[in-house]
Amino acid sequence: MDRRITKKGNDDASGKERPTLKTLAFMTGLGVTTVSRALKDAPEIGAETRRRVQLVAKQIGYRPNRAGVRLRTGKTNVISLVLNTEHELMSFVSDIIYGVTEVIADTPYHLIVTPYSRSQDPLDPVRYLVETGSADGVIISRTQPNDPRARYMLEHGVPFATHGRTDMGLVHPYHDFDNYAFAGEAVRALAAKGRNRLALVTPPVGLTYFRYTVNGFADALSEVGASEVPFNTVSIDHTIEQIRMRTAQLMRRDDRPDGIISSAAAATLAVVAGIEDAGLKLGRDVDVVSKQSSEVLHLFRRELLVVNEDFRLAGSELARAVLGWIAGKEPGSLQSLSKPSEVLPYRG
Amino acid sequence: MDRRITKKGNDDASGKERPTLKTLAFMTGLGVTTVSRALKDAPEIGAETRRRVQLVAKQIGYRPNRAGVRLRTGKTNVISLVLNTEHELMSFVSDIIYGVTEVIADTPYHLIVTPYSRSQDPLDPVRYLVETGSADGVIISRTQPNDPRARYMLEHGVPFATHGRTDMGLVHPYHDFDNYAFAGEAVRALAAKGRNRLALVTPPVGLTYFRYTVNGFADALSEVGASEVPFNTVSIDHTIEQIRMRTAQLMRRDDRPDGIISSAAAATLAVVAGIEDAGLKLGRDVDVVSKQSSEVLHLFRRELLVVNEDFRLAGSELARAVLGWIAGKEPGSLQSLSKPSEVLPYRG
DNA sequence: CCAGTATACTGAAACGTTACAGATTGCCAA
DNA sequence: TTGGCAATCTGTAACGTTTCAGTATACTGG
Repeated sequence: MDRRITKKGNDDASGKERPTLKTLAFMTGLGVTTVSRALKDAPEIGAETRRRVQLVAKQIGYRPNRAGVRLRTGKTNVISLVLNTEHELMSFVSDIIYGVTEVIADTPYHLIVTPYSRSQDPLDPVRYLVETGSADGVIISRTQPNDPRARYMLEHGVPFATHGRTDMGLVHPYHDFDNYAFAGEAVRALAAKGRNRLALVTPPVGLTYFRYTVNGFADALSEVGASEVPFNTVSIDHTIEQIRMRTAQLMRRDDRPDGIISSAAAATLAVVAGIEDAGLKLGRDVDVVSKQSSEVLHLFRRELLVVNEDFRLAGSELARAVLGWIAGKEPGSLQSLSKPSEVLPYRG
Repeated sequence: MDRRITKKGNDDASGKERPTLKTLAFMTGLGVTTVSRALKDAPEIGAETRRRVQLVAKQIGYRPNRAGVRLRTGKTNVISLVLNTEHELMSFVSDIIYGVTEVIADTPYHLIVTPYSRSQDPLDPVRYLVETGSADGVIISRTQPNDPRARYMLEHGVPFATHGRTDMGLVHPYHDFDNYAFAGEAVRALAAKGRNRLALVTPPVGLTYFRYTVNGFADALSEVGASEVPFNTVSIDHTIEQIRMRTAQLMRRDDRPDGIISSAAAATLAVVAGIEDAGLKLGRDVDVVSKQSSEVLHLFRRELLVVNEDFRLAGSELARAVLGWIAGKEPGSLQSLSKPSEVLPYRG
């Protein structure tokens, strides 16, 4: 039994099977090969024939069968976005998907989402994609300095782009937000408000941008002559409750910070709750600078200072990078770094 | 250009080529047909042969080539999630994707995300999917009472599930949140706090759950003897700024509401900002009940009353529904409605 | 011992596409 | 005239899978 979804109620006049090259060949009186080549502007096809074929193809709405192409050429016309189901930020998932689809929209590419969970080796989904040849290009996030996934794909010649940089001496496309600059700007903004005992809610330990953030923080601290109040018990990967509780603990200590920098909006909500749990007031007892990817934090507490990170842009850049690599561009030329916005106070 | 690693027949088992049925046939000394049938437990294959083939297949990690299957059978092993790039909630996108992938994880299905934008007819992406046979099943959101997409897929015999119900007298799988109950509970909770002039921030006009919400609101109003303060100038589709501004306008009027019900967390942030812009205080001058899909609102303002809607569950249910339909179950048996949680106050 | 039949397996064809190796034509130089 | 060559076009095979229509063997009942 053939399970294909063809129209059952074929009342729509003119028997409308999906047109194939054969259909086109029959209609134009040409051979299948000629039609195939005409559609892709091959030089050995006469100019008039080419135009004629393309016209007819457009008229009847010919669309190449993906399975046929894929079987024959190995080209899948698929980009896969690999996501961690526990730890990715909601805003990240949503925005990056839209960023990618925006770029992909007028190409033949489809976006497939390949998830993996905490329990799994992050290399698993990548290995699956490569082994089964399921995608022409891959986008990964939560990039590590020494990232086995990047190494693996490089070894197997699969085009990919990483959200975040690596540090393995290997060159590949990436898009990254300049978290070194972010942390630095944040420190300077707090220093400008007279804050000089600063704590940092870090990105997940182990990811590359953890390092950039920490380094930017440290360098700017000594630049402005402020000191760090260590806060290593949490990162933005922790739950809201954990961050809240530990922030409260921190803020009840005598040597509490008077400035906090947070690497993600969700964590910031918890941080502020923790500050208030400890009976302190934002803007008076402590200032907080936070990254955010959508304009929510100023609605939350207008005393917050924010820096915007555009995940939609990240998605677009990553998509462009993978497509570029697939198209044969130099991987080294497909790297981009986006600068943080100013540190923004509330503007009524 | 042939992108494959080699093009020689792979009957020499030494190579690192991806194993195919031919490889398996060579290794077992059987015919390709027999191997194919053995792998799918066809009855006309001897028990021992079957076991042997399956063992070898497992050993060498055979995985059917998706393009081959798809070309031959038309089965894509793809579920497509159709999303609006402007109006979907961030939490919705993220959670529903994870819900779907959770269910799909141990099936051969892949999830592809098919976007469409404001400017496009929502039917476009669906038509594309159906015409090109790109998916075995489709999930759509932002469902309307009379939904052309549902009608179209029904006509074309394509399995799908909708997030939200329709009202066309046609039966199809869906998952919905009981917004009638939500609005009712919200009204009763506000009434219990002595609020009796209530406003509603509605879902987008035109979507089915707009009606359920409005009806639940209206019925409960007359049940508790409260009155409605019309607030038709915004819906949760409006921007944060618009909602904030119009809420402020509303709250500056003499006949302002003393209770507001909001259909989405993001809108609620704006509503609260608007309330405060008007110089009023949450919990004293006005109470707000809001739906949310993650625990953020109580961090935002502890005076808020919340009702939780689980989008991850929605994703799972929708995926289960489509897969069920594909597997031949009755569409009518694949409908589910999830009841709202209690109206929850802040619990320290 | 034979036809009949159940059991276990098999080759060939087809899905739609592209690459390869021709095939046909017309034209020009020798 | 002949051979060569450029310009166009074409048939066949192959990608990996499933289905159709078998084949070969062994076993059954009469």
